[in-house]
Amino acid sequence: MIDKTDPIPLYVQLQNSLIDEINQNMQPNQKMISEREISSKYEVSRTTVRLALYELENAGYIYKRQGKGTFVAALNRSKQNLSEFYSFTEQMISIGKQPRTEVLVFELIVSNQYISEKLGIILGEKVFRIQRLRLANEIPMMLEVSYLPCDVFPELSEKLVKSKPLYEIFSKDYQQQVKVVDEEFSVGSISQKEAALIKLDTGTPCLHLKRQTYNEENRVIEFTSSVARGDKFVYKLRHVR
Amino acid sequence: MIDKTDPIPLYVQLQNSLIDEINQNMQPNQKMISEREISSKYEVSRTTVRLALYELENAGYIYKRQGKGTFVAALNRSKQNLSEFYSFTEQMISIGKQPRTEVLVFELIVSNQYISEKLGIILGEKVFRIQRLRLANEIPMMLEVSYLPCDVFPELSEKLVKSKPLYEIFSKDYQQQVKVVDEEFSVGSISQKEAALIKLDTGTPCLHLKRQTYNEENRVIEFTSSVARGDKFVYKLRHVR
DNA sequence: GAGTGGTCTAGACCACGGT
DNA sequence: CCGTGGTCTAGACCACTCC
Repeated sequence: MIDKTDPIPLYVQLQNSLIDEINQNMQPNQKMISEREISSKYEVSRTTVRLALYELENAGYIYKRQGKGTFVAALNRSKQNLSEFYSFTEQMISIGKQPRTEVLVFELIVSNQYISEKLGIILGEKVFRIQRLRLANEIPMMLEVSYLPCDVFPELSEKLVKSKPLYEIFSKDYQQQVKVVDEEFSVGSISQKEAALIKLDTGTPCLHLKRQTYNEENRVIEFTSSVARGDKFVYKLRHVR
Repeated sequence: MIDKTDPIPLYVQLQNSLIDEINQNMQPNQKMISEREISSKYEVSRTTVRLALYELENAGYIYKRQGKGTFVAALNRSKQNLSEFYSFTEQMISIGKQPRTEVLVFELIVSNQYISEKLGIILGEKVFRIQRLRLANEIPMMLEVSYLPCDVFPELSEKLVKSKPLYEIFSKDYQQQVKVVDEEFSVGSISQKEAALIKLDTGTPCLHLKRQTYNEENRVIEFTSSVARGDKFVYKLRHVR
């Protein structure tokens, strides 16, 4: 059940056990066994139990009531797998559409006033500019232009960008953990240049989205401006406190 | 500095001390004193120090690096006060506009198929229906219709709804803590009925927003559908992991 | 090797909810 | 009153970073 020689921390093993238990044998709002019972059942200290529960509570699996006990939360499990941050790829899959991304432009440019402000860098510093077209079932849905500070992503290549989602590159290739995302939604019309790429008429109402992504040191590691077609695109997101 | 006879938990007192220290004397990315030093300086156990730091880390004040130390995060302090969830009132104030809310309709109705699905209740259960017009500097910006399950909010009155923001009523009058919010953005055009209320022409592009708010037991306690004028409205939000 | 954060223990007392 | 979660202690060993 719990292996004390395993290099995986006990509280993580315990979390996994408890999540399995909840998913397989428990109902929403059902009372769980007490911290002291978990402690003796798994032969770990109550401190370790509490550490495990603390994170399960944050993740929305359980809630606690002082003097009463710990209870299974009732989150819709099918939605629970959706990440808290937005992912075009994940969302399209979740509504049964086949997502595809075309990298239209990958270039190294010198930042202008606007970009340097958005990225919090000095005017003139080099940035990667990546323009991508995102399609669902081969229908163009969204046009994105992303700017990434060059010094945070040395050796970034077009090949890498084409190989996997940006968020995966952040975490796996550059150890950049996303801590904060600021987003801005507005309604706008589409420019002529954009209209051609996304195959719509100029002036069609569309959804504008701007996003700044911060790492743990709170540097902006990405600024993206997107235009999505207003007639077919719904942006869904979930906040968890 | 820390008062062990104070009923406020030590780790909370410690958090407050550390936040003051950070705000007054420290710079972003500056290294803080080690956990063991905090422990001896404030005469509390290292476990207590770690509990205090754990929450400061979640709140975005600090970040840690194993083997290196704990560092002050660099979040833009002016933005840090913005709540993670959206508030029309707060956002309007933050951009220097005077917000006002008019409650147009307050009624108790029987839920239809759509509303009962959105609220996760049985068809026909009673719900409050609240229609509000939101203005900034007396210009109509957004029209909101909210549905609240009657049994979660007994004795809810029009007077109370007019007196303060809904989120405040949830937490202060009904002890409903918001745990999860699902939102959906899309572009749409405005209906004739809505157009009259928000003083726009029928068919003007606008931003549609639907929101479900969940409490700690993961019951839906609010479903709101909003229409915001597309030409003047920007929806900003921040996610914190 | 010294210092840091990460994990873990065994045990204590308190505050709250229900019997 | 008892059982629950909430707070707190003193101390141990590990893993990582840097000199």
